[in-house]
Amino acid sequence: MTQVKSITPETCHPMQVPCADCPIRYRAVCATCEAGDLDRLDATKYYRRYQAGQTVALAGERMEFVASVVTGVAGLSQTMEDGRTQMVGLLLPSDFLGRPGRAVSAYDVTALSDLLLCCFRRKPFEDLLRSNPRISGRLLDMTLDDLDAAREWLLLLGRKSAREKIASFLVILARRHAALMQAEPENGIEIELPLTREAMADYLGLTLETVSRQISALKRDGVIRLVGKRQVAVPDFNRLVTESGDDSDGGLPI
Amino acid sequence: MTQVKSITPETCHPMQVPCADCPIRYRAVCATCEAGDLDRLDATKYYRRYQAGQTVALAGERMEFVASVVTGVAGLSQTMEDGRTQMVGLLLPSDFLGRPGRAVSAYDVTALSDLLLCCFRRKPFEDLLRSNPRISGRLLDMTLDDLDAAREWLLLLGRKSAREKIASFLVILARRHAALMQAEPENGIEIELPLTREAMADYLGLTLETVSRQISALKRDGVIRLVGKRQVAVPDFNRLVTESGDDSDGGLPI
DNA sequence: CGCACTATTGATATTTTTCAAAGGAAGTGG
DNA sequence: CCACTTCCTTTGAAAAATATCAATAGTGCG
Repeated sequence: MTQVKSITPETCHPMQVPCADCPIRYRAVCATCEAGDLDRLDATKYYRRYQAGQTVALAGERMEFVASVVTGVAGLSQTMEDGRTQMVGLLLPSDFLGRPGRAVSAYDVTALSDLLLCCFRRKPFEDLLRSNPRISGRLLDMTLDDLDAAREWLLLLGRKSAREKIASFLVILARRHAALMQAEPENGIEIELPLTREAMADYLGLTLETVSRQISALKRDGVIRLVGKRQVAVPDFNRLVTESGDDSDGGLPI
Repeated sequence: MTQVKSITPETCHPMQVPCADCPIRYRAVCATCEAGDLDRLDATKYYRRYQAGQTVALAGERMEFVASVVTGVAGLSQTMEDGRTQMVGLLLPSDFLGRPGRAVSAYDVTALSDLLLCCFRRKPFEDLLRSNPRISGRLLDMTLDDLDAAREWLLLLGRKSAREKIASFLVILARRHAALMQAEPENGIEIELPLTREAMADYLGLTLETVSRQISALKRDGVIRLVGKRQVAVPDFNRLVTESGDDSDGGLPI
């Protein structure tokens, strides 16, 4: 804890990047915008940066903005009275944070890694949503995708074994990373784990010990190799998919 | 039901009910419509009826319509290659079925009880969505609600005990029923279970034996009484909420 | 009445959690 | 530079929860 940690996210505004040069331009809520729309967004957007571990919002508190994740990873989580927690959303670059029309956050939002958000104050964004069908349509589509992803997660939490859960998680990370790179997940791919074992456990509905044990088991069986604690090499991606228990074809064509 | 069983859903068009008299008028995707919108919907809608157990759609198959559930209960479920299944959505009256912009169903859709759908062919409905911000806005709001509900379910599947799962399920059914009646869940309420133990197990990520045992345990402990196999009386609703592990205040004000 | 389906209950097996200890890696201050 | 602290991770042993296998009991219907 030197000086950096005492800087609040509010005071930390990185330089504006023009939307046209944005790394998430073709995946985020602004993906279907045309030049005029982008000008309007450019005028109202601002950046916020969080360090790994920082709280972005607390359940029950007002959140004055909605945002796109530009870089880094954020987690949405719910906590029960006795302290059990479940992560209910993992926001990767291009994902949308916040609910238009409801300023009070339903979840705790945490920066799982260093995080850069492209923010919009609620009011202007909601006005824009009302007036611009390209943006509202895109947001509907993204929300429907989020719902499908949540439903896939229901299957994981309800029916998969601990080993399958770990494998599924790695597959998802690899697929998301590939999608952002506009590529296919390859053999020999290296997957970064932007989460501690504990955060993985919260996401997978397991304990951190079980996560650790199952990662060790996948390593023993040659499904993965560890490159440090936070990076995983996958020699045979199809093998990993098989271990995840999912259809090898990955479901619907998108 | 004598002759009815041989009639396929397609051939079975109940008489049209004017939207203005519809029991789900103020909760469904059409909730925010004005008179002119309703005329347009009235002109294109048609009803379909399914019997308990019938398949509405299969994962991977085209679905030519989207729909609102008018009466009855439908389930969305996913099945793994080895047969494990997880229900990922429970559609109660006023819920929306189908994804605009994607004709291929991602899930198996089953009528869990006798079911009445108010259907719209895809093309006209998608045109309407594009041209009518009241409908598209309402659909976005409903989808965000679905996403919140799915996330609450993630907590249930990931972190709750079998007993808490059963209690939570009963609470949800009671709340949904009360919402449709525009009332609060009361003490002494009777909750209809429109599902077999097996369907409940599929929804809760349990086996049917565990469901049966936990229902018996809740009965033994006086939390519920069984009225027949498919109806449950709740003498003390707060007690049930406590057993569900949720905050007693039920989260956000809506 | 008896069949088919659904639900309950019991005994055992399996999986995952819990409790406990210890091993690394990174940063801090002497 | 090194000892020290802290955080994260791994591993082991025992306990708990739930699944599985198996038998029995209601329920509704032809």
